[in-house]
Amino acid sequence: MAGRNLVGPEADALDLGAVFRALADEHRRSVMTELATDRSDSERGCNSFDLPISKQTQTHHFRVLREAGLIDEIDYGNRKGIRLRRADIEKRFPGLLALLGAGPPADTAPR
Amino acid sequence: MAGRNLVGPEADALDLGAVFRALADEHRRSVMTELATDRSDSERGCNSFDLPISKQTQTHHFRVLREAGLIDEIDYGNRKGIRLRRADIEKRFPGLLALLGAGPPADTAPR
DNA sequence: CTTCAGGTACGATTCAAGTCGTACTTGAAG
DNA sequence: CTTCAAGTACGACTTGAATCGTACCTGAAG
Repeated sequence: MAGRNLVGPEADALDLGAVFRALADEHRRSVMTELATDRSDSERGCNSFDLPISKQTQTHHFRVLREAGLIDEIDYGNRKGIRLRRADIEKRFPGLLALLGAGPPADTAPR
Repeated sequence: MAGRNLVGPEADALDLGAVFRALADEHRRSVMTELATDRSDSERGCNSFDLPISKQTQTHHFRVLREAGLIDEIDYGNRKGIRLRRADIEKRFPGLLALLGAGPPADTAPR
């Protein structure tokens, strides 16, 4: 009932390489962009992201994000909560989350 | 002698995914960290980075950085110049270059 | 001209990562 | 209890990326 928090690295131990590798994937980046844009930082269900991939693959992606130190995963047994580690990320890599809002390249670019 | 500038994407067309993929590699990130730390932004020879990999692989990495829009490559035929696209990067992804200076995790224990 | 070092092109190899199928676990609701 | 949905574990497959060997190109210096 309580929910056990699956462990990730400490705030000071966040590795820039692992973070960039985590954000290099399109699906993981879309999750992080959603989390970074929502300033309430409330806990979310991990099926609230509408990812076009199987649940096994979603499990994989959320684990990568957790092991990179970007999110917390709260295990309730038959469901799971996701929460952005905003404070830790901002402390170690200030401005990183703001980059996720930079969005896609300017469409129909006037060349 | 003039040196032909190999083309990369326009400043507004920089893609965050391509940038993160480029920075996910340790060797490419070390090059970018060196470039970002040197505020003179002078043109550098591409063998001035002391990378522990073959020259064919170096060619590959510099191309990835150029195609991601992070550097310019100036082709002199039998040598090549590298220059950081600081202004374009700062315009599209402000604060990104500063993150490269965040360095490794705090203590001396990588992972 | 020839030589030589820096760089590229192409292919082959190796390895990591994304993906999913099958089977199992967990907790809640009947 | 049984059923069911959510999630995980494990393995297999596939794709892409990093690496290097061989061969070729380029420009400068003899």
